Amino acid sequence: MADTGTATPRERYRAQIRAEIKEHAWQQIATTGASALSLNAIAKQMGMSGPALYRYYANRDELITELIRDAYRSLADTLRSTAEKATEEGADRSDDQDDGRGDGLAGLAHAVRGWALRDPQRYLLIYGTPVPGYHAPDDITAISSQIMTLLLDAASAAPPRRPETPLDHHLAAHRDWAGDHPAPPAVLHQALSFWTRIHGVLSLELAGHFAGMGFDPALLFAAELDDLLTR
Amino acid sequence: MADTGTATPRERYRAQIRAEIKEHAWQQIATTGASALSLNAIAKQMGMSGPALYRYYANRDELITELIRDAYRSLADTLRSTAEKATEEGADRSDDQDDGRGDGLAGLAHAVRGWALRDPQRYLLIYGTPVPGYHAPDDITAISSQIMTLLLDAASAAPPRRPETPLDHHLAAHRDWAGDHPAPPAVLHQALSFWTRIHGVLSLELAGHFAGMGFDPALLFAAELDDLLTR
DNA sequence: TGTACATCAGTGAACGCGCGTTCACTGATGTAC
DNA sequence: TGTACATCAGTGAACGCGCGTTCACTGATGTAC
Repeated sequence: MADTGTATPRERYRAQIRAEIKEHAWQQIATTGASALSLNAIAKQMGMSGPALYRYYANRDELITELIRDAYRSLADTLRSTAEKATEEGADRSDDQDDGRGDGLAGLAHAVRGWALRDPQRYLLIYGTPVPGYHAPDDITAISSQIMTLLLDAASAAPPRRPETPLDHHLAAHRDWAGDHPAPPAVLHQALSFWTRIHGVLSLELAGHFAGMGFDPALLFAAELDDLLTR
Repeated sequence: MADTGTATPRERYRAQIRAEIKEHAWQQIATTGASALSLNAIAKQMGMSGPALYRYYANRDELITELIRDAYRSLADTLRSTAEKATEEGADRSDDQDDGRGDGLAGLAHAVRGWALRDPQRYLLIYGTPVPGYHAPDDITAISSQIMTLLLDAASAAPPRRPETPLDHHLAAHRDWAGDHPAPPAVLHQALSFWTRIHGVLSLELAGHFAGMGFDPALLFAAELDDLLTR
């Protein structure tokens, strides 16, 4: 993705096979879950012998790490472009023909849901039950805090107007997770609430817990979002 | 647990070993996750040979099914006794020295959280990312709808007073999941919202996503609950 | 442009492992007369 | 109360499988002169 211009044919080939491996990995995760991901199975599916994959990934953990990294990056990119589109539109035309998809937290919420439904296992890989015995490297934490920053930015644009809560007090004193973001406690609170509420509906939907219930998860999602925003 | 009175010694022995197997299974799930659960490993830990377990469980799936069933049952029991304690206290003394643990949805929320924190993997087994390729039998759905009924009962005691939402309309038409519970749409809505919001905070906490963030998850949980109840 | 060499992708065999599960068997425990 | 028989718990060997990973090797691709 980055500098394909200065890449030798061999480097381009390598990058392509690495991508192909990841594609098959996602496909496998989608059907058997992340904890059952197998290098040998991927190789077989690609028509290669098992050991060949070790030219591209040192071991299974490295592949999983890259999948998780890609997932976080993809979500961060999606949210970032949604946020940018929102500010552009906000600058161009003040308020007409708003499609409800580009403004602030609401836009981010729909972007998250769309992203998650496009590939449920990708969402569950990063926000679901953690893969046992696996610990993510530091650079992944960095990307996930980029996502937090995007939430804080969006929440800052329309800070909630309500009395201070005990949690606000607490967050004023424990705001390291927000980096150097200048958001006031009420905004920190709302960003956290946004995250947990979106995740609450979405993760139950993705895990299939609404399956036999008959109602439309999209409406429940919308209701949660609306309730959250009209605080 | 049920009729130990009329059980022969052999039956009692069988029941005991079955329980012991499950104990070791939980222990193993707690460390390696549910998808890596292995009958052979359990047998080894119990000082038995692998095939011996087949006297007690027909196969791996049957063991997992019973673990899931037990988890649902345990949660249902916990919530039921919490609800009963609440109505007792409500009958005895009208409103003095309320410890905030026994009244309606708030009591249930704290009961759920306590239950989940006591054994995170047990909560995640039933509400987390589903075990790939596993499908729960019908009787488990029955227990999980008992839990839903308890939520609906508690929500009915203090129905929310607010304008009707689009979701309320939708739920009025799609209320099969509530069985024959006479709750009005607004209560159906609140029970669902209660479930998803509790799960949102709790599942992120249990999965370790608040780990490095510094704030106290209990306060976020309390804030979500308070916000939910003062609608 | 052609040749010599280095780099690298991919193979096949192999190692050790643990898995779920079946099966024939032993030995202990309970049951019937 | 004692004996004959049936039931059942647990064992050890075995099957076939797939896993992650290492290693020596082949053949193709790129590089340097």
